[in-house]
Amino acid sequence: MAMVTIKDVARKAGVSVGTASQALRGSASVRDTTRRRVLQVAQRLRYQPSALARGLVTRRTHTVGLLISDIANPFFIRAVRAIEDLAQENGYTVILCNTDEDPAKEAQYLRVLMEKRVDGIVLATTAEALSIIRDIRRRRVPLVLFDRELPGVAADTVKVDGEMGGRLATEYLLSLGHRRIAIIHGPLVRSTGRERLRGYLRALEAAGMRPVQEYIREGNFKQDSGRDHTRRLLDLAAPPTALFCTNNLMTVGALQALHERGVRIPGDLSLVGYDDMEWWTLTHPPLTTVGQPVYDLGREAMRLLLLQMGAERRGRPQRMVLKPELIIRSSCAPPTGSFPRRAGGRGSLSRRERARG
Amino acid sequence: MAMVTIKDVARKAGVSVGTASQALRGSASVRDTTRRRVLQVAQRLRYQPSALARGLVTRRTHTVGLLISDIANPFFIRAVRAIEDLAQENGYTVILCNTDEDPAKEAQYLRVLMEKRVDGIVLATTAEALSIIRDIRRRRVPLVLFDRELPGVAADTVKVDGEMGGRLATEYLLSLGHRRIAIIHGPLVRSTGRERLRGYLRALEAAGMRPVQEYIREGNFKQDSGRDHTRRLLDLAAPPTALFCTNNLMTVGALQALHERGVRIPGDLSLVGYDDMEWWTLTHPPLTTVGQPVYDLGREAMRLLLLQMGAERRGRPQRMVLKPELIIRSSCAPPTGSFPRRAGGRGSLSRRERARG
DNA sequence: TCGCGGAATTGAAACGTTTCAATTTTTCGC
DNA sequence: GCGAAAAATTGAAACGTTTCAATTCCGCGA
Repeated sequence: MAMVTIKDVARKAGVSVGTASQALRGSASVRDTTRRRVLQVAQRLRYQPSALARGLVTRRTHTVGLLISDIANPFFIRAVRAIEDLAQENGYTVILCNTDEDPAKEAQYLRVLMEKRVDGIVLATTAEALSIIRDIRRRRVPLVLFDRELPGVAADTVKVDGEMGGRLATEYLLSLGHRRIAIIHGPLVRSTGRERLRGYLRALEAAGMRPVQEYIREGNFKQDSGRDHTRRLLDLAAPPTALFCTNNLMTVGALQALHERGVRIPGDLSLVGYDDMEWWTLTHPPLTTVGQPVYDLGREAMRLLLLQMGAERRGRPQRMVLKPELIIRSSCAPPTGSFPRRAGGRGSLSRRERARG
Repeated sequence: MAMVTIKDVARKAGVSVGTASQALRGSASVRDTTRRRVLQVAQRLRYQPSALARGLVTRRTHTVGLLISDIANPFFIRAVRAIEDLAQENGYTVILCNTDEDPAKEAQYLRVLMEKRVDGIVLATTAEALSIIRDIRRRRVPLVLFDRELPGVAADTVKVDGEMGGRLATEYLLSLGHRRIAIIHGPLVRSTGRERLRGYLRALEAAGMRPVQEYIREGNFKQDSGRDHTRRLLDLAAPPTALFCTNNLMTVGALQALHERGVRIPGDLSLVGYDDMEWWTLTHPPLTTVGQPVYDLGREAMRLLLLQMGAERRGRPQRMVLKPELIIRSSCAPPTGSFPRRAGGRGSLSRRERARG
């Protein structure tokens, strides 16, 4: 109940508080017999040092803050896992914060983390809580921007090349012969939203095609928007023959809408998703996606943070851009030209079905 | 850089430290004009109170620890999300710890959390770190056992009825006419592993059947074991006509093995999984599973913890058991009696395929 | 036995708050 | 304008560590 303090340990061991402290933390300037005595007493009393008191004087808490938009998004999970792994290996503990893409929550959490005097922060920012972030920089609290860039703020950044991801997917669809390619992209305020769209546009341009306004839809990176936009795309007079969804949740939404309308993949429509998840080999059909090295993303972010936290003086901010890759499974095929009238027939079967037929 | 402290604020506001403190925390016994002055100075100096110093004197950190085996397991995620949500609503912050089912890691983390003086702990225990858990109880640190029971430790517990889950799945398969029903269950050291198996056995018993040893396999709740055991089950001279996998990861593994062997679901073999995930409507075929109220599970755990943290004296430990439900999709059908020789034909098509035919 | 030098130990300041008894200031009724 | 009561403010202790200058201890050579 009443916590046992180092004072109790010192008294019972017949030694001053100073010595007890040294003994407990293994300083060389304490006699061996003394150290043993102290350690033994500490153990007997089940002494648990107070990290609060220690942090107060050492100015280190061995705690880092991690702010992401939503831990329930499978994309972030592996990154969180990587960050936690690396933190643990280095004696750090992680405070987890879901911002839900809400700038107010983000600012609020950042404030709390500052008050708790965390040693560093990994942040997937909404890009709309600038003032407090500037404050963090001013106070020289180690900070790594994760997954998303923040123009105007000089800080270590780890991200995946979104433009390349957009290009990869679009070029692939073009190479299959598609000309009516729709995209559901993310919010333009996020660098991820902007970049993937840019990649799509660049690829079209390189192919000498001009973008069609009604094939370009801004989603919000959540499942519903994937479903809604897909429905609307299908309702078009000239629906697309291929669809590119730029994050995992919107891809799930799109799949739902396609299933619900009985659209055959890739027979009627080719689909490229984003973010690889192992269960996407189990969907019907197995999905072709742009895969991001998520675990590495988290790992690198934490590595950079550890570097910052360890360094006396800070160097110039690093910027690290990882490469996505196209993972080809069976959700894409050349356009048949017969959609939206149902053509049926062999051409509309996925690889798996064909193997069985 | 040099942190601005309450002393600085007090000085600049021309007031004592005591008054500054009261003003900042909105005590009623400080004059309005004074309060405003202090607040204004604090804002101008960007004063950030130290949660460390405060925690030291108030003996409250507004931080809770959350220990689970693996955040990358989709089962836990929604629960984590619920816990974080509720924590945030109540002004608490969450420290996340992955134990990887490793008792040593669990003990280590619990020790760190105690040192950080967290106000409470939510724990999905490996059930093998007893001594430190006893210690936590002795120190009266609020604790809620989550998902798994711990015999011999009196603490609030929130879990799902595993036996009922086991029964539900097995009875359903029996009702379809299956007699050769295999189960891949979890480690018997975990209450979850034990209970689901018990449900399976009870259901068989109630149907007047005796368990067949080679249909009962102990997995480790990870994907690989699901795959390996499924392969071995398929290699049996008399393979089962139905398979019950008792967690999500092992179910994914089983699906992989079944796909790889070209086994048709539910034509050749009926499959019941565990834990509902929305993307299981997108698998081929959509999966019948035992769904657990995961979000509620987390929510209730955190609710109980908040109660404990708020209460002056503790009552007797609560035990809360939530109910699972069987979610019927299209991965089960009556046995055809023709497996392992491939029969093919209409009977082997899933609902979706049939709708298209 | 003395004195010396290094090793070990001590004691107190510092970290940044809150809390509360004691003190000072203000208000109010007369 | 006085005195008492109420309101506001002050100042210091307390929280539990680490750190470091100052002090004490110890063994050893002379």
